[in-house]
Amino acid sequence: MSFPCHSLSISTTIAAKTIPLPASPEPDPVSPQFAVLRKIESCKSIEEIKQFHALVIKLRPLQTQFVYNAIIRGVTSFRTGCGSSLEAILLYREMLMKGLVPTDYTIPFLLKACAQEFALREGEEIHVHAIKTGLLGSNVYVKNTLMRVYAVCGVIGAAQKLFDECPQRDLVSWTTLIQGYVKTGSPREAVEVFFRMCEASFVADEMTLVIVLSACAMLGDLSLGKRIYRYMHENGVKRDVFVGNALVDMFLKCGDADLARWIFSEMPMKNVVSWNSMILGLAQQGKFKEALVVYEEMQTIGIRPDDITLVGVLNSCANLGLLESGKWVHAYINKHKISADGFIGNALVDMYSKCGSINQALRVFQGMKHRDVYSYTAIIVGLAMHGEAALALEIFSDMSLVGIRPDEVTFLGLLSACSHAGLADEGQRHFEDMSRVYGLEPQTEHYACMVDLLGRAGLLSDAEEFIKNMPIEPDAFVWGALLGACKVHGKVELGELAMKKLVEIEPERDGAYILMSNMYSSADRWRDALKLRRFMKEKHVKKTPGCSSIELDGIVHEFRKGEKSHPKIEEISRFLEEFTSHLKSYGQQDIIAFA
DNA sequence: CTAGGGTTAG
Repeated sequence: MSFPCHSLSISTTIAAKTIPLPASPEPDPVSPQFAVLRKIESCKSIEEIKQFHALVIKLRPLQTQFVYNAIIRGVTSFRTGCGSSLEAILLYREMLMKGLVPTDYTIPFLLKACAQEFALREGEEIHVHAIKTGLLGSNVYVKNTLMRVYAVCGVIGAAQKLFDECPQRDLVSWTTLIQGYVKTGSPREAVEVFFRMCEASFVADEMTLVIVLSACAMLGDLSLGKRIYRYMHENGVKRDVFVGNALVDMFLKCGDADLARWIFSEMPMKNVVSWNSMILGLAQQGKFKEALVVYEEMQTIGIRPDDITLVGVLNSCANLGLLESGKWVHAYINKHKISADGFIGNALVDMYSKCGSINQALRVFQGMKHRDVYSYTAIIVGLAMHGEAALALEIFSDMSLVGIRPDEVTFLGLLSACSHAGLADEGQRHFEDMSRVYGLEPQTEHYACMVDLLGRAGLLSDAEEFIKNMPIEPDAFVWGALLGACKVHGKVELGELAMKKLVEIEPERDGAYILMSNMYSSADRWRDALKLRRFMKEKHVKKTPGCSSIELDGIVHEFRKGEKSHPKIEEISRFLEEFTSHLKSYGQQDIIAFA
């Protein structure tokens, strides 16, 4: 969005000198001005407002502060989208040109529009006017709306300063500051401000609590969340639908799905956000099946899902591999003329690629009009999963052509694409570019991916050296990648080192032991393999059975390691054996590429 | 006639 007019031209209007506010007479209830005021207030569209504006320009007696306030209010309340700050400011400028002075009502209207559109520069200019007219010091509405502009624009220091200098703070001032910290990604500070508010003997209302609860959700701090929940009971805060939704969201994000579900079920009023909070929250907790059950319930009751609901449903389908259900959602989207773009488009791309339909994923991606970093990342990760490294790399280079900056996750996809395709040099180059060109700090996942890449290419000593030179502490993923590479290339000694490190980090997991004992077996070191298995038994290392699932004609088939409950398990096992021996005949390298 | 509220992906 761009503003053709950025400046209020302060110097040419009123800012050059401090303006004493003239006492303006209240409009006479029988004057034409009064009648026009009522009419402007009853306008139902921006077009009607504009007609009155035209009238005001023509008729001098209508050019008063009150009339301009009403017009500005109308413009800012009808134009919820873009452009309201510009339009409001143009009206404000016109008002100043006519020699009129803003009132304590004018400034909040203007600032609200600025806050809605994150128009920081315009807000700053109005800030100057608020000082010059003396309104900032005398009116708490002016101060609170100004604080809000700074808060939503991320200038939390300015908001805090205004707050500190404010002699007559009210609950809205506190709430605005708390929200400022939440919006700038500092939930910890937000909660601290809330407790200071309590010390200052203010009692939170529903609006404050919704924000505080969202801070708890961001922190994922369950005991804090429960503490706030108790505070609500102690202070008799009403539980309206907003508070209920915030509670559901908070408890889910803090990992207490049961409490969230209970609150959800007890809510006397629910709206689509309530359902979305449940569905998305459950999905976020990895409870995808539960999320879909809630969605089914929502459908049964007849609540119409919105695009956010569908994102949650698609995400659940993606993670359960439910291609048929995912396709159903896609059909629903088409049927209801929901655009397969933005959030929805990205979720569709992810669903199709996670469900194995990379061609469909590509089709959705190519059909999107607005692609962002999430869209590109989703398709690159998908292509990487499907071994389509060349296309992943091509789409990555498209990204910079259209000016979208990759982020950490994009690189994860890119590096894994290189890794799976055995493109060691190309992967290393991208890894270096990550910090050098894009200023992104590689995380342990990226290092793990590089170890995997080097390991698959057989460059095990390079991988070992790479780990030694890591600027951050290698974690289980890094050692796991090394161990996996050792397994593939039969490097028993290095594998033992990786296993030792893995066991140090997560002694309760069995994966490292299993991999290592398989390695011993492959190297005909049966005694070592046995020793390891015995050790596991002694230490009571819990075994997590591997599980995979696939959907076929709408039925989910689950396979757990060591379990033979599937009706066609023998047929499937026989096929897999044949398939594996077939693969082996292609030679070692091909098997590695497949692994 | 003016200010503060929840859910959004890889």
